[in-house]
Amino acid sequence: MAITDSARPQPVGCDLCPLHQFARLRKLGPDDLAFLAKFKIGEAWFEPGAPILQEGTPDGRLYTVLAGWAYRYKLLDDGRRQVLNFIMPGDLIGLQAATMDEMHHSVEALTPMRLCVFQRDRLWDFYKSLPSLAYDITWLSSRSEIILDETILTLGRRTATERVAHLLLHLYDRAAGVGLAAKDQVRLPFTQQLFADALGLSLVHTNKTLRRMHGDRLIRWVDGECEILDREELERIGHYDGRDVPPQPFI
Amino acid sequence: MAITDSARPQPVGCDLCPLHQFARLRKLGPDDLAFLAKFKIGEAWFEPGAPILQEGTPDGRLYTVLAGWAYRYKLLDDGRRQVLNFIMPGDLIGLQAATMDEMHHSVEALTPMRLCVFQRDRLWDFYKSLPSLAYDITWLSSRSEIILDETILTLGRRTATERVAHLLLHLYDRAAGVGLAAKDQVRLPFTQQLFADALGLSLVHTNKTLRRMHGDRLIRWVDGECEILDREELERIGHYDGRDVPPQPFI
DNA sequence: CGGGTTCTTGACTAGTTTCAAGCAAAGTGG
DNA sequence: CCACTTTGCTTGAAACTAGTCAAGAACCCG
Repeated sequence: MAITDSARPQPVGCDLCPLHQFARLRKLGPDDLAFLAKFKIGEAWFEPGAPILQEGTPDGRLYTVLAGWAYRYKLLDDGRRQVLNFIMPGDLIGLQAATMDEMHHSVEALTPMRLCVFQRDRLWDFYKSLPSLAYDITWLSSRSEIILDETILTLGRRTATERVAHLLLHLYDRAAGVGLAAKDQVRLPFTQQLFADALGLSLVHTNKTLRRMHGDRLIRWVDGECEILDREELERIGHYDGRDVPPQPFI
Repeated sequence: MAITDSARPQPVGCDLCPLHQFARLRKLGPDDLAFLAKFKIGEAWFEPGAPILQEGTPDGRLYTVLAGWAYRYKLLDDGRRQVLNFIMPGDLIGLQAATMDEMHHSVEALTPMRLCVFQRDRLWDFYKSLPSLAYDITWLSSRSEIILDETILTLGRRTATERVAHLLLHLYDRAAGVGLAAKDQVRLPFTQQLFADALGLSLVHTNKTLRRMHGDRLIRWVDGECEILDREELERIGHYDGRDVPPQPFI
């Protein structure tokens, strides 16, 4: 599943971690970095469409995303798919398998991905030696809970238009937080089908909703490039509260 | 909001914690207990309907539920409500406010509740002194993530009947895990309105679905007492997988 | 006994899904 | 380099699920 070796950047020491450039991410002290460097066992690359983790397997690798987008999802046995959330640089993947016995969801790459690989069975050492980073993991879990809660509210109580408005702003803000959005514009590396599966709507209805919002000059989504035309109105429609996604520490 | 002092059981030492009786909960060692006892600053009681935590406040108390049910929810500004999940004995309340600056959801009691109160600002000490319990907190977060993920799948992709079947089995199994369910029977301490708000459905449609399932001899829900009449069929309808909720450690 | 919940049911409406079909763009293979 | 296929986007129409409105029954509480 990993891509060919050609053209890969070399793995870097944690002191040169590419995540450091993002202001929204918390800074690490030298002690943390030194320990982390020992905890890191390498890097992994995945191509778009590659399964990174799969539901039902005990596969317990633990990653931090250095670059690229992925999505976390679950399937019903008749094939219905629900996207749980989107994964961007700085996010942790696989903590569940590291603590529980097996994965309860799957993860698939949306773009070429570069991941930092940690040694899962040393997670426990990690907690003993570096309580500050253990605390950061708790922090990341809380942040992710906030996002999941918001998604539950969306799927349970927001209408189609509200869902689209909310999710687009959410994605834009998160992408902007890790330098992946230009002014009022994000590249969304997925199809409308996947977007529909994240909104809990059918593809057809999602498309019609997007077209209508396009007609209303709220957004412009062409060729995977999405532009926020009227942010204020979108926030109103989607009951969006920017407070939702605080900046994050990372591991 | 706390109830009167009369008829309250006395606060107990952690070695006598009532949660110990539940086999599904992990056992704690003597070191853990000794530290916890110092971390615990008392107990709190709430009556049904009492707000335990409120969205938007920095109120950062940290509780473990010793007895009683509650629910976690969010509101849209026009009043639409979505229940995020149900809270039962052994669950942690308020971790989010302990790590983030403010709450992003609210919690309200459904039954009389008895809570163990921890000193929030010592959470960090906690991580330093007792990595094994810090690890347990991570474990609890993962478990709760599994439940939230399943809820997202439910709200996004399950039909009304599937939702009811799934949620009832989920509640039954969790309640049974902490000794709150008799054979095929649970007391559900809430109205159909709240149940509807957990399912992401309207009250009327929820009621009609329940009546139909009653007619089909799948369940019997009378006066807040719910009986599982045909578990096998409910599992099939709700695409329910008991694997979803593993036993838990507690703090 | 009145007033307030909660549950229940019927009739109607609206939002969303399903079905179907066309089109454009990108990839495939001879 | 050009059919041919595949994938993703778009649109209209029909079917259906779930929501809204309304009203009555049962129950509890003061």
